[in-house]
Order: sequence, then structure tokens, then C-alpha cells
Amino acid sequence: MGTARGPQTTGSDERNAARLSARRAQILDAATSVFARLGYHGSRMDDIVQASGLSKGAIYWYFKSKEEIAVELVRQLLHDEEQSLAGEPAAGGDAGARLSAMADDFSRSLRENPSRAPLALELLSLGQRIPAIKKHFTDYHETYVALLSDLLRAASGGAASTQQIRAGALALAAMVDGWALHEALITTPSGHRDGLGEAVGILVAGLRSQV
Amino acid sequence: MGTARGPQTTGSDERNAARLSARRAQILDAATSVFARLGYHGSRMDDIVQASGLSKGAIYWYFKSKEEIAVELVRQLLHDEEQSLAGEPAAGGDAGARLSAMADDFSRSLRENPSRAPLALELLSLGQRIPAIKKHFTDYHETYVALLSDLLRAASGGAASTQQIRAGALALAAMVDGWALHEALITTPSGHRDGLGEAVGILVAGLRSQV
Amino acid sequence: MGTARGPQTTGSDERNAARLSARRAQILDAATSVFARLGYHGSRMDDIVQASGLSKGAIYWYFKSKEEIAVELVRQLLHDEEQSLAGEPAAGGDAGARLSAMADDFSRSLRENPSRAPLALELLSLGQRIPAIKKHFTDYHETYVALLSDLLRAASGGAASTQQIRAGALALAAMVDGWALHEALITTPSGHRDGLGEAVGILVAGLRSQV
Amino acid sequence: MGTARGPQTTGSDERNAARLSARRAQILDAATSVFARLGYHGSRMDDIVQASGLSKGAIYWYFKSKEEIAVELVRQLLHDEEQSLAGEPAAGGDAGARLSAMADDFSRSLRENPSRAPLALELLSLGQRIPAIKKHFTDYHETYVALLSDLLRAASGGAASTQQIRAGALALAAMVDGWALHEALITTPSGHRDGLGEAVGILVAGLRSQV
DNA sequence: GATGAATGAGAGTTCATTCAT
DNA sequence: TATGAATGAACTCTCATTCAT
Repeated sequence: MGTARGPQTTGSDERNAARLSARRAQILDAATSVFARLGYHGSRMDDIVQASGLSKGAIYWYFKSKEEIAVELVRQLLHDEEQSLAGEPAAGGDAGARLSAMADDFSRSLRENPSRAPLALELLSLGQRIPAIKKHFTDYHETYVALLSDLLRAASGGAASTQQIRAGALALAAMVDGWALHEALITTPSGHRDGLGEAVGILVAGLRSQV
Repeated sequence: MGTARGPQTTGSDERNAARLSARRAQILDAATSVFARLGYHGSRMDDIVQASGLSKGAIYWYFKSKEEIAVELVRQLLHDEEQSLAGEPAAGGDAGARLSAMADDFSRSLRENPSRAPLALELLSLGQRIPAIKKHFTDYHETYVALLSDLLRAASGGAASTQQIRAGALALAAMVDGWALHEALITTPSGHRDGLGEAVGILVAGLRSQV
Repeated sequence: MGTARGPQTTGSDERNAARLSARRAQILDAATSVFARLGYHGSRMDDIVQASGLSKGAIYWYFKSKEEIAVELVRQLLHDEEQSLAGEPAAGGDAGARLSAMADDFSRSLRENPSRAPLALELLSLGQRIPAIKKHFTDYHETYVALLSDLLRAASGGAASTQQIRAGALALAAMVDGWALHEALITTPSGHRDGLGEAVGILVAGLRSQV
Repeated sequence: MGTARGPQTTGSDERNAARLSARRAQILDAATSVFARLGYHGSRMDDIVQASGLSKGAIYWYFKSKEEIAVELVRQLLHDEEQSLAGEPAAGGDAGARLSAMADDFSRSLRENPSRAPLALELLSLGQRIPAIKKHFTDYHETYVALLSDLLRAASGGAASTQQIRAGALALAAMVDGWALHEALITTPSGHRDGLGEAVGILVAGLRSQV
């Protein structure tokens, strides 16, 4: 009688599961481009409907609200980010060089995907009102800072104190997010590309020089 | 003369000018606290009405739209910020120490005024859809980076190249804004207060150590 | 497909088309009575909502604005009017008698539908600010004058010049609309019903008597 | 103590009376042009304020509401009209010719003062919701029809019945107002100027030809 | 008398969400 | 499952009117 209120896992063979995640991905893709273009508050559900090629009802079948779409979007973006972070330390080699490389990678990805920074800023500011989003960012931040700490410790060659390592890691994390923020918001004719890796190098050198 | 829309500048003696700016300040103060608490999109004009103690009509007498309030708010905040920046270089002394001091000041002000970072993040993200706001941030950024460059040049004792100086200044600016962003968004039980000044010191040391 | 705004024409079988025009008719009927009663500017969307038995959202699903409702109302009223005009000349017989009959019909319809003249006046005056409405009236007027010219030519038995025919047709059209206007606006205790047909007869006689 | 609620006649010497009517005229002039341009509902009190060169308070000192301005405007326009009508019959001569002349005068005045017809239509439609305006139009109409009846009686040379005279007069009045209405609303490339006088001539001829 | 800042009820419109089919 | 028509609370902004000065 009653119609269930979301995607059914009951009696779900693999077909169902596949469709389910395909649909959700379809919706999240649409939301990604729409949010990046119009911002969360500037986007109407109808925009997502149109961009996804699905119907309004379908959207609400797979997500219970606009907010839930944003939350899931953040979860997925940060999950992917953590995945690629997880691959990082596996690669051996000079820690300082790896930090610089990570910075350059990040810098390049901002340039290659121009909607990334704007979207991130949009979602970041959403975090202030949506606890689930805030939690995801906080969790990711923790992981990220831990990784940076490890790399900084290795890169500083034992010259820096634990407190300095922590300060450096927090500063690096802030620098990276701040860089993205400026990328999204500041229009510079000259452009400030490619300086991030260099800055990381300088900071590492500073840590190393501590007596 | 005719009363068209908004406060009259015609025949304005000092009384009028005083009332005008008092009213605008009253409204901007209200908007500041409301935006900080609820966010721009979460704030209704009625919230500002209530917080200001004025009537709806009065708000629209002094500002033509909600957006204009936000723009003026940003303009004023950044104007004040530039003013206090302008006082900085006047003080002589060690440039490196001054940079650290600025960082600590900033860090402390975030702590003492807990709504500052959230409000900033909110307004920052507005900049993506409101060109006038974006322009204000861009202009401020330019000034800020120029100041940081001067200080870094002095602090590095000639050891760093122009390019390194620039990268460092951009990195510092990013670090500061990113720090505020994390302050607004990341809930850490331990807290990461007071690390900013230290991080700046490390970065300066790094610049100095460049051969 | 996407649900953007307004009823879908995509995949519309007859059911859909039927519902669509039923709903629009429902809204236009409501608007007709509300506009007649309160005038366009005196009517609130909520009045139409209430009169239609639909919700506010439904109204805006079928019409994008209050103005569009008025435009469509005019379009439909004049379309119907043209339809009944089109039937006129088909009937043979004495042209003069037919003109008088048309006048009497018009006169009677004003009496039988007391809200017709007030509504017409309301919409007429809207035409001054809404170009689409003005266009509809202009087009209708052209058709109407052409028909009157044909009838007058036939009725005058060749006695009148082309210029006189045209002047007479314009005068007749003006007389008819002016009659409605007075019906809507002038409160005469005696009433001036039934004089229109007679007046038309006099004018025709005048045309015939031209040497 | 208490401030009176309108222009004072107390202690009024002629100076006061003169100022009073000058001010009211100033306001009515402004309202005339503003209403003609924007329509009654499209005009804001601020528009009248601006056009009059007075202050908002002054407007409300001389008129108690926007509606009262419209009412007084109609009263004055129709009063002037009646005045010039009153001069008409004084001039002797052929009644038919005089009717045609009146029509031509009217036609010319519409052409020379292009805002007249639009303004009239606007005020006419206001009459439907503002009883005082309706009353003014009704009274004027009565006077006008009486005059037309007199002229038609004289012009018809006794050939027409009282009923025919009355129908003719009502028809003429309708024709004239309808003509103005079309002037305001219908955009014809060819233009239909100068046909009104001719049409009146035809109608008179028709009355004369009645046996 | 005159000014224009201030009021606040209410207008048209939007849009996240629901639900009959 | 899927659709898109329907809902209605809530929004920003307007503007006739008032009143302290």
C-alpha cells in the first residue's frame, strides 16, 4: 500500500544497487555543476532537475532534500580527496620534495578545474549552517593535518619541535585552503599561479633551519 | 525639492549628515550581528529590522536592497582593516618580529571576536555572486600583499629573490585567510590557537635561509 | 525531462492538453469575475487564488504573472468576439437591418451581462500600459472596422463615398465602444437602453441620403 | 497646539486664498502630467512630488490623499469642459454646422494635446471604483447630452421624433467618447483623423431624412 | 505652513517539498 | 519507481500616509 520513502534495498539484487548509485551519481554530478555555477542558494531544485536529466520526483526519491544533496556532495568530494591523500605517503622519497609536489598538484588541479575553488568556497560557507558538512570538513582537516605533520617531521630532519611541526602543519593546511579561496575570489591580471609549491619549500626550509 | 528615494544630500547641514551616518551605522551594526548569526541567506530583512530597532521602511530609506547592505558592510570592514594596516609600517623595528606580531594580533582578534571569522567567510562567499564585494576583496588583497612583500623583503635580509618574496607574500596572505576560514569552520577540541605567529616566524626563517 | 517552469508540452497526450486548458480556463474564469468586481489593480493574486479554488503556486504554474493573465484574458475575449463576428456576414439579407440587429445584440448582451462593460473598460485602460493588450485591441478593431465598412457599403446602396464609408465605420466602432463605456460609467435613472440600434439606423439613413 | 489638518481659511486675506489655489493648481498640473504619463496606479506620490517641485508634506497639506487629487482633477477638467460647452449654443447659426464644428474642434484638440485621450481613459476607468469621479462624469454627461439634444433637434428640422433625438444625442456622446478611447488605444498607421466631423454630418443627415 | 524621515501593511512572486497518478 | 502538477509559507521590496521638527 504505502509507498516507501526512498530507494529500496529490499529484494535488491546487484542491478538495483547499480541503478541506485548511478542515479545518485547522476544527481550529484548535476548538483556539482549547478552549485558551482549558481551557488547553493542561487540554485533551484529545478536547475538540478534540468541538469540531471531526471524528473523532480526522481531527485526526491534519491535524496530527501536539497541540503542532503549538498551534504553528500561534500562527503564524496572529501572522501575522494582522502583517497588520493592515502596514496601519497606510500610513495617514498624526500618528504620535502613530496610536499612541494603535493602543493603543485593542488595548484594545477585548481587551474585545470576552474570551478573547483568556487564550488569549494560555496560548500565551505555552507558548513557554517549545516553541521553534517562542518563535520566532514573537520574530519578531513584532521586527517590532512596529520599527514602534513608526518611529512613535515620527516622533511625537517628532526630540527623542529613537536609544537613547531604542528604549527607548520596547521599553517600549511590554512595556506592551501586560503590559496583556493583567493583563487576563487581574487581576480589578478598577473595571476599568482605556481607560487604555492615554492612557498611550501620556503616553509620547509624554515623548519629545517630551526636550531 | 522632490523626495524621490533615499536620504537627501540637498541642503544637508551637519545635523543631517550626522543623522544619516548614524542611521546607516545603526543598520550596518544590526546587519553585522544578524549576518554573523544567521548568514546572509538565512537572514531576513525582518531580522535586520528587528535588530536595528528601525522600521522596514527606514532600512530601505538608507539602503536600496539587502545586497547593498552587504556590499557596504564589506566596504566598511575592509576600509577599517586597511586603516589599521596603514598604521603598521610606521612602527619601526625588526620586520620579522613585526610580521609575527601582526599574525598574533590577527589570531587574538579572531579569538576575542568570535563572530568575526564566520562573518568573514559568509561575506567572502558572497563575493562570488556580487561583483562589488569581489572588487573590494581584490583591492584589499592587493594592498595587503604589497605590505607583506615589503615586510618580507626587509625580514629576509636580502637573501630571497623577488619571486620568492612574492610567493611568500601570497602564501602569507593565503595562510591568514585560510586560518580564519578554519577558525570559522573547524571544531578542534585541542584548539590550534597561537600557532599562526609561530608559523609566520618559520616562514620568515625559511626565506632568510635561502642561498 | 526537466521540470522548469510551467506546464509541459512534451509528451502531452490529449489528457494533458485537456487538463491544461481546463486549468487555464478555470483561472481565467476566476480572473474575469475578480477583475470585473475589483478592477485589475484592486485585485490581489490571492483573490484570484480564492476565486479559482486553486493554490497560489498553481496559478503561477499556468501563468507567469498577473499581467499575463490579463493579456490572455483580453486575447480570449477578443478571439471569441471575432468568432461571432465571422458568423455575421454569412447571414444574407438587408445590410442595414443586420447592422441594427448587431447593435441590438450588443446592447442586449451588455444588459444581460452587467459585468461585461466594466470589465471591458478595465481591460481597455490596461491597454495603455501593456503593449500586448493594446495590440490585441488594435487588431480586433481593424477587423471590426473592416466588417462595418462592408456592411455600410452594402447598406448605403452606393450613395456614399469610400471616405464617407470609412468615416461611418470608424464612427460606428467608436459609438459602440463609447456606448459600453457609458454603460459602465454613467448611472442614469431613466436608462438609455435600446437606443443604439436606432442610432445605427439613423446613421445608415444618413449615408443613404448622401447625394 | 494642535496643527490643523489642511489649508487654513482662518484669518485668510486674499493673499492666502491666492496661495492656496496656486498651490493646488501646481499640484494638479503635476498630477495631470504624471497620471497621463504613468497612469494613476503607475504614479507614486513621489512622482507628483517631484513633478510639482513641492515637498511630500505640502502635497498632503493641500490634498488629503492621492485619490482626492484624482477626484479634483476630474472635477476641474469637466468643469472647464462645461464652461466651453456653455459658450457653444450662444453662437447662432446652423445647428448642423455647429455640431460638425464641435466635433472637429474635439478631434483637433485630441490631436494637439496627445496626452488628453490617455489621461481621460485613465480617469474614466478610475470612475468605476471612485464614486465621486463617477458622479462627475455622470453629471457632465447629462449636461452634454442635453446640449446635443438641443442642437440635434434644431438640426433635424423637426423631422425627428423626441425618441430619435434622444437616441441620436446618446449616440453622439458615445461616439465622441469612443473616438477618444480609440485615439488613446488604437495605433493605426493610416490614422483616422478628421472623420469625426464627417460622421456627425452623416448622422444629422440621417435624422433630417426621417419621415 | 513646510519638510522629508519614518512607518508598516501588504503586494507579487519564488521555490523546496509533496503526492496523486 | 517515476512523473510533474500542485502546494503554501516565506521572501524582498513598495509606497500611501503620518508626524516630529
